[in-house]
Amino acid sequence: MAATFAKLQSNRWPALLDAAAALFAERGYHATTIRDVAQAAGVTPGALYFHVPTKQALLIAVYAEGVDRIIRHVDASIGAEIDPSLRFRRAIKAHLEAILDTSAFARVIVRVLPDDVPEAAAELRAQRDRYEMRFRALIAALDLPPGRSPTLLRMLLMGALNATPIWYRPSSGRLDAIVDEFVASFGAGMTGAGPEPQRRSKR
Amino acid sequence: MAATFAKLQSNRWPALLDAAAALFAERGYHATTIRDVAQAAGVTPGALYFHVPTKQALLIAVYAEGVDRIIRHVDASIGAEIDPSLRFRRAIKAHLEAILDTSAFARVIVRVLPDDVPEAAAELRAQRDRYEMRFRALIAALDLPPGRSPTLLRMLLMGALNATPIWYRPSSGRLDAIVDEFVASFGAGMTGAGPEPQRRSKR
DNA sequence: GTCTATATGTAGATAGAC
DNA sequence: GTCTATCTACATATAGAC
Repeated sequence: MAATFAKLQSNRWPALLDAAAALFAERGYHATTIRDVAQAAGVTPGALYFHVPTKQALLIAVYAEGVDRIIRHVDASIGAEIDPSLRFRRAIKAHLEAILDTSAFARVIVRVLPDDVPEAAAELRAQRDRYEMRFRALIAALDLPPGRSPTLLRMLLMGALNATPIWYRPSSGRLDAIVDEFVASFGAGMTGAGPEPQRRSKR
Repeated sequence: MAATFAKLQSNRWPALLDAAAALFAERGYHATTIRDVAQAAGVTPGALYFHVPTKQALLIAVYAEGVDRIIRHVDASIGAEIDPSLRFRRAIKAHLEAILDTSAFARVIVRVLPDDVPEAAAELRAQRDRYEMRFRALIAALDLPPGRSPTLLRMLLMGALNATPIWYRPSSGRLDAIVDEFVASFGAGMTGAGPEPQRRSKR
């Protein structure tokens, strides 16, 4: 109410979150120390503890932000598309973009497994599920060949997707070639090969 | 030369290796301490350092043993089969058996990623490659549909396979159902569904 | 809101007795 | 070949000044 409330005090929380995401994604949880995070964010370890009570809470915060971001990116990429096969393809591409190209937040979700931090495992699993349920819906809308299990297909798909940061290099070729391979494996003979066929009639 | 060389002194090395494999597979590398390993093996931390100079060397030893074991299991499961599709299917099943059912050694290979231990990464990667090259050969022998990349297919397959310990529970149903799903995704419409058709004629 | 300084625990690794 | 005892470093987290 009194004098100025322009220019709130510099809030380091976003910088801390960014630094933690980058380090957790790069080295994993246990190999990253609180000191590393504080230094990368340009604060001291003591200052960090003003914003977050424990290292685990910091991981959970990064996880939650990562899930928020990848959900936003995937939803935006699907857009208003209504063809289930194309929705599926776009979601795969958006997922790969998020964990390969963009911010480190999404990579933390696939790099740090809930089992790596038993005390936070339940919370981390809940965050993951919040996202993966989107793929449950996308797959349910597909016209799968007889004998295929939607649940198993989703498990295999997520496993293959989330392993890409291990082997992918920007020099591995166009991302669309990789998306093609995913669609060939998991799309069930639908859109064939090639990216986004220029749409002609709706069926 | 002198007196007795019957009954060498009790050698704790195998016990140490077993304990390390179980703990690395269960908790990962960083969350496992030297003290944990020593205690599980029934020795003191000091004794452990008689057998292995560093924690990293212990991991490398477990890794090498794990690769030896999974290679032996997969090769034995393929046996003398000559049909490429069936060789592929048997290798997938053997791989899953090794990381889901059997000893912890194989699970360490898929749980502890080379990047988790930068100082040992090169060595760990070499061990992994020693095994994965088998799948390169198996896939090369398959009759893939046009447009599929053998290399990308292998990357996706290994990712999906190695993620199974995250979600698989013995209650998830018969292993063959999971193998079927893998073959449906990566086998390229070859053996269809169902386990090991009782062989009739060779084509 | 951020600092310096530090408490407290536990990690990896070593020394030397037996 | 295995033990006990311990060194040294560094981890997470806290206390209290500014």
